[in-house]
Amino acid sequence: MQINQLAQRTGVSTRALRHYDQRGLLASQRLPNGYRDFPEHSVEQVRRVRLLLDVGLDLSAVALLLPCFADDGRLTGCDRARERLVGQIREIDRSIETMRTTRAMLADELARWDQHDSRSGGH
Amino acid sequence: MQINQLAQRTGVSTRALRHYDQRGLLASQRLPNGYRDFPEHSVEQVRRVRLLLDVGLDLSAVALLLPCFADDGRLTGCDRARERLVGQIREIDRSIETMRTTRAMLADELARWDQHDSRSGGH
DNA sequence: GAAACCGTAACGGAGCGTAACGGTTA
DNA sequence: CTAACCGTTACGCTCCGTTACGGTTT
Repeated sequence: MQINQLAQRTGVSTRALRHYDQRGLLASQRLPNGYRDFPEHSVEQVRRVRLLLDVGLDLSAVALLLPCFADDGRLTGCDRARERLVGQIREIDRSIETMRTTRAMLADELARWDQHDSRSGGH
Repeated sequence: MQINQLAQRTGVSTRALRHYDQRGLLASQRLPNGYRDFPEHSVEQVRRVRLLLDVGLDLSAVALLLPCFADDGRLTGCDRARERLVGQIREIDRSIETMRTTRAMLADELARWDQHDSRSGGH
């Protein structure tokens, strides 16, 4: 399929897709006219790329991990890749905690603001 | 105090402090030799800047909000600023939800990976 | 020929990290 | 003289958004 369709089916911009493709994350081929031609499983692939990016990895890390999800047999270095993912999960948990704390502090800040506001008569 | 001390007391890099200062968020003065001279309350100020940045605002937004925390009287536009902060809190809540979901999906991905691994004998 | 798609090249941007180069002060 | 600070450019980095320019397909 062409890039536009892949974009629609994944919800990812064509710009991003070209970016991923350029970094070698999408294994696309070219039609005689130079247009990119993506195989069906690119949809799944893109989903995975987004997922990995969303958990905080960067493209180079994603590139290292992707092959490990291949349907055909294992590849070297995937156990370390797994460790990496597990580590990322912990990272996320920490992030969530941090966000909670931050959120709480902001709420406090707002409360104090309101107090000051009422003491000084508000506006 | 000088920039290095402020950095130590806030845990923020001097580079970042200079950045904030340049954007007009820190109200520093200059010593005759050109060195930046920060007042005591800069410590608190920096804390607040970091807090606001951490909740997802960018520096320009922080710049608009900071004056509203001033100890001396109210300023114009602060009610809208407040709305903004409240909105940010909701944003954070959504972010946390998203992270949770993402985390869950990643965990699933890992589980499937493991299944595949054991079915194919692992390595 | 217009509309809709595709391609590459390249600048922009947010928030600093990281030199690189030089004056100041203890 | 040196070590420790401080200052000002200014480029690097990440992940694309956004032109800008041009060919292709319908």
